[in-house]
Amino acid sequence: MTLLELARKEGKAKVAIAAKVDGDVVDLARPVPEGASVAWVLPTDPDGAEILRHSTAHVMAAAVKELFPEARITIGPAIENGFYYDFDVETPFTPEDLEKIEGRMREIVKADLPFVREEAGKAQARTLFPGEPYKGELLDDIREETVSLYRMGDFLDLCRGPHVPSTGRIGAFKLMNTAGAYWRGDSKNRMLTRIYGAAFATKKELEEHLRILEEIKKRDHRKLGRELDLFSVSDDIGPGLILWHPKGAAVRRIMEDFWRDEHARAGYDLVFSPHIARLDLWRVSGHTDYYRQAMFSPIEVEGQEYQLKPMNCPFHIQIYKSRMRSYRELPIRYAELGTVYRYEPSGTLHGLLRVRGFTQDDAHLFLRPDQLDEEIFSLLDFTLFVLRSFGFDRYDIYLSTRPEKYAGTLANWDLAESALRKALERKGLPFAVDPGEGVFYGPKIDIKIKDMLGRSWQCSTIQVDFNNPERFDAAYIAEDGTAHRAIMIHRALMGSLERFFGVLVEHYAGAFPAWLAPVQVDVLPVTDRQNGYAGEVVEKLRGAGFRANGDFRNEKLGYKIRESQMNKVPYALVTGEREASQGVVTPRRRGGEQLPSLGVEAFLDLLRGETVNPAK
RNA sequence: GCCGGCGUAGCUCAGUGGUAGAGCAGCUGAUUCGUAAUCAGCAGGUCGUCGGUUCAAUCCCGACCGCCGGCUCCA
Repeated sequence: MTLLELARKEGKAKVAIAAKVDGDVVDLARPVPEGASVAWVLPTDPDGAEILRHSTAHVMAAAVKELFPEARITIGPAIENGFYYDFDVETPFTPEDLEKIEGRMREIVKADLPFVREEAGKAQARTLFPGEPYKGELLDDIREETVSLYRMGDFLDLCRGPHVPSTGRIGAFKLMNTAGAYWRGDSKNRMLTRIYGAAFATKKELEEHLRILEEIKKRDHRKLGRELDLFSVSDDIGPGLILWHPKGAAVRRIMEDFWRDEHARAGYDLVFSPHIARLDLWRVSGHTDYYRQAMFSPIEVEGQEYQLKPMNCPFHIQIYKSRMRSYRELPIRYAELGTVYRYEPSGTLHGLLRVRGFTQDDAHLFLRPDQLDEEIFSLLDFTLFVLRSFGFDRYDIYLSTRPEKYAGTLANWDLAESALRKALERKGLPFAVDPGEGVFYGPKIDIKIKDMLGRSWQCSTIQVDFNNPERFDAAYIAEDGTAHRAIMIHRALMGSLERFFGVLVEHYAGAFPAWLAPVQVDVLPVTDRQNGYAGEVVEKLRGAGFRANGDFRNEKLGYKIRESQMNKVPYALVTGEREASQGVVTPRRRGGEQLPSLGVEAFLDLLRGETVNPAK
């Protein structure tokens, strides 16, 4: 008996698209093994969605092969919200091609063609894909002697499966866009043409997904950055170089002030360092060996080469080394909002999230070995406090291990990795290991924040460095009177102010909480007869330390309200005839909520209550 | 950097082988008005840059610059 027959018997044949047999997800055409436990996989299950999406990818590949027989097929996996399939074609697909492909796909779905699983020996399988070199390459990498194939109409693909029983079972889908993608994700390989598609069990889910994509566009920090006049990137200045407009700068200043205050409180010493240094400094640090491709070209000055800094660490080390250090002084914590410049490939630049000049909220800690575990532990605490302050309480934590190109000894790398791991475990934070993602000088803990597109952005980073102290000979005099090498930790909590701000804009959709909002209150006189009173209110608010503006233009109240709302100002204070005569204001919250009239002092109390750091 | 798409007024976008429009924003004037747009008028663009084809290019072709979507790479 096959699973499909069993499904029919149980009345599940109409809903099940696959089955889980003893934990393995398989096609319904498979036989029911003796005594096995069987669970039905529905399109709405996570496993089911993946099968649906992958099967849709096959349908697309079949449609492409029919319409473009010269296209070479490669791979087509299910991804979040859909699928993609990569093709090798001479000329990439146009949007019109996508329409044609999608049309053909719908016909295939309507025809309800069965997916038939076949097995073949590897040698035999090779003969089944004439003119498909990529399938041959995939076969080379398969260890098993027998491979599975799926036939759907005339289309045969090498595939592990499972698939839906027939194309009629595929849900709602839509081809989204094309993109270039390297074969096997390696930039040394040929560039293929990828088609992305969205696929869901129901039309409703697909429509919801498309709606979310629209919402994401609305929250895009590049769009909001222009609309709210926060920042810009100018062609005349250069790509990846940010101009902070007054309103963006106001938010940045608040972020910086908060950062400085909290660092001073947490035992950091604030320092400043220059933007360039002799190229030799970067030779000693190892940057010229390991980081050159990310550095701007050196600048020649009086026959000497100088380098625009890609990192702040060597400067802080020089401060540390400016005199002898005793073990009693440690830990020493130098913090700086240090602006660095990195030559990022042009194709990777992205608004504020990937730029060429950015300010790190950097710090370097110099420690004795016995202080390492405790320092990392308390640093994790401090990091989470800062993130929470800005409204981020969900993040992905990664332990990034040794990359291919690295400096230092294996023993030190292992020591550092285990120190980071121990701190995470002691703190009880769930984390994933990101193999090979460490920086060249040491392993790191990365805390990534997700933006509205679901992309994960590395913001906070805590990196152990055994390399630089060695290269620069950063030492301290220990209790025994001899010099010992210090351990260094690099860390940035917001990461870069640019990126963090960009994520922040999307996180709040530009509607910053009152403590961060560039303008906290708009004071709106109803007619110019109340301009004098409104002006007094503005002065009182400013006098109390709040960021308030008066809108004295000759416009109707509705006009001013609308503008204030569109600027996402937390409060609009209506100051008309009634308010002026009673010495009160009538607040309206950004969302439209109207508050009862109250005196200015009472409103100030309300504001004060809403502008304290929520994480404290 | 690689693949593809795109580049018209400050913004969002029409448009054509015969040197360009709309809405919003801006400016001027009128309106003195209670919770998301008052009305009228005016002004604004070497159609990204450079080169080529053509009697003629914003439109066709090429190069470059930039942006967008991905890939690779990263805070």
